[in-house]
Parts: sequence; C-alpha cells; structure tokens
Amino acid sequence: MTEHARGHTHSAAPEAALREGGRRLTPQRAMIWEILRAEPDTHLSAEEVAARVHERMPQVNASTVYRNLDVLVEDGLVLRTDLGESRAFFELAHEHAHHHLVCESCGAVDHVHDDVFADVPARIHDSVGFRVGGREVTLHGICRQCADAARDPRANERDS
Amino acid sequence: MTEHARGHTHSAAPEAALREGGRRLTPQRAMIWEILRAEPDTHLSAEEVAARVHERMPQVNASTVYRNLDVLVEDGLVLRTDLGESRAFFELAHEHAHHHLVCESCGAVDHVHDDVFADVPARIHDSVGFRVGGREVTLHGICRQCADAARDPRANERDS
DNA sequence: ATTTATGCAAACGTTTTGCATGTGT
DNA sequence: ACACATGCAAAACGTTTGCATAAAT
Repeated sequence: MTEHARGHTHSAAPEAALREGGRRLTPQRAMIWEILRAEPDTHLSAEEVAARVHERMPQVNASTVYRNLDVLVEDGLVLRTDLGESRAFFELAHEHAHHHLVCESCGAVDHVHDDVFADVPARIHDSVGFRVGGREVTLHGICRQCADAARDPRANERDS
Repeated sequence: MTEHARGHTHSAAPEAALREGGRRLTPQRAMIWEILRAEPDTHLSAEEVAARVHERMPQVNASTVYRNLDVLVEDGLVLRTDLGESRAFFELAHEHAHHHLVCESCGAVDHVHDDVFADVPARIHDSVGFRVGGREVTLHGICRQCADAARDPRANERDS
C-alpha cells in the first residue's frame, strides 16, 4: 500500500502543467504541492492543508490555499475526493484509480485496489448506461478494527 | 418504482419506532416524513426538505427540520446519503440497498440495483477486512445522457 | 504594461446552538 | 411535574469573494 513512496513522475514539481494554462508556480503553490506529496496516505481536507501551510508559512492566507487547491485540481495535478459528510479531501493525482473505504465508526480511510471492482463498472454500464468515473470511488462501512472491537468488546482498549 | 406507494411496513407513520426512544410524532415530524414519502425518487437536501415543509407549515423553523431529520436518521427511519460535494440527501429508509450513481456532469442521480455489486463486498472484506456498509453506496461518473451528448455533439439540444 | 497571484477583511450559505416557551405524557 | 419538542435569534462552521497590493512576465 506504499508502492508509490519514492519520487517518480508525479512528484516532480508541476511547473509544466501549470505554465500551460498561463499559471505560475508560486512559493505558496509549491508548498501546497509539497505538503500533499509528503503525506501520500493521508487525506487532507482543505482546512488541514491550510493548517499545514500555516505552520511553515504563517503569513499565507487561508483563501490563498483554497484558491490554489482549486487551481491544482483544475489543472489535474491534485485530486479532490469527497468522502461524504461534507468531508472533501485532497491528494496528488495518481495514474491509476485507488478507492477509498471510509469507516462510519472511526472515520479512518482505507484503500482498496481497483481489482476488487472487477467488472462492476461494466455491469453498471450494461444495466443503466452509467459510466462509473475514471477515478475514485468511495465506499462507506466498518473497518476491520471497529468490526473487531464491536465483536470483542475487550479489544476496545486500543480505541477511544 | 412506486411499488411501496400505499401504506405498508415503512409507509405507515413511524410512531412505534419513535416512541421506543421516548420520542413523539409531532406534526412537524409527520410532515417531514410525509414529504420524504411523497417523493421516493427525489433526493432532497436538508434545505429542500425545509423548503417543502415551509410551503405547508410556514411557521415551522428550519432548525426544527434539521433537528428532526437528525432524529429520524438516528432512529433508522430515514437514511442520510452523502452524494459528494457536500450534498447530503435524505430519503425514507428502505429494506434493501439501492445504490446511487451521481453524474459528475449534470448532477443527476441514477439508481442501480444491489446486484451489480455481486461479490464486491466479499472481495473487499477478504482483501482489507473492511465491511462495506449495509446500506448505500454512491458512485460518481457520467450518466448515459451526458455520455451520449459528449459522443454526439448534436444531441446537445436536450442538454444545457 | 499586462496578467496572474496574494493578503486582508468582509460576506456567504448552511447548519448548529442556547434559551425561553410550548406541548404531550 | 416532567421530559421532550419547538421557535427564535445568534453563533458557528468552512468556504468564497471584492478589492487593493505585489510579483512575475
């Protein structure tokens, strides 16, 4: 689940992609990019990104972060994912889909490989003509930890 | 798609379920329930429910609607579904899962029968131990209409 | 010179809260 | 009488916007 840990294609600063749209790679933008790159497995909300930015560049305004996240998403460099409950998260755009499993109990976000969906998109397309998004899917449910905790109350010690 | 139009299990006013928790079926609650029951295929946001309520009972405050939607969800009578983009919708709780397909292009919400998922939940559980929610799943993508419109620009006439 | 980006502050829209009043049990 | 529910107004929340300034082209 950490196969893409070390820098490759997408980790290079995204100057090119930005400049295509007449955009500039400002220090603030670079910082946001860097923050997302540094935590590939965390799903950061806009607010959390803003907080991270603020730690390192206190003078940067939250609105700048919001604006830049929008820009990066618009240019396809960053992916905005809705995890439900009005929680939108941001992460670097990947080549291939990885899907999100949001635990309804503890809020944790697991990942699944695209494989598990097998031919579901095809079946959906066949039955209703809907083309499931090229990107990410979010499922809700109960993660292993919470399921275990519910099954064996004693295991609660590691939870809240 | 209107099989459950006339009163049976779920369409009956939910007095019993409410009273179990020491709750009361107030006129406001009944109205909300009625509104959701009247539009089984629409996915109403809290705000839209509030608006519908206001049409019929103008003196009812929005906060009452918000509070009551919470209560109904809490008691399992109403289902809150997150359709992404901070759009949460409400509908009467059903027996069996039906899933939502949100068109990223036009925002329309399609439904798919649970069948299309076949053994996906099992596969997910096997691979990461995550138990996909007993209820509803939301997928994002492009609906048939929008896909057709994109493929054959001439068909745009029925769209925006 | 022109465009793009920033900081600031103020506005926004939705949802939540505190509190006094009302209603049902 | 008591617990539960309501209306109202105010606050809260995360996000967005207008505008003057600053930086890059």
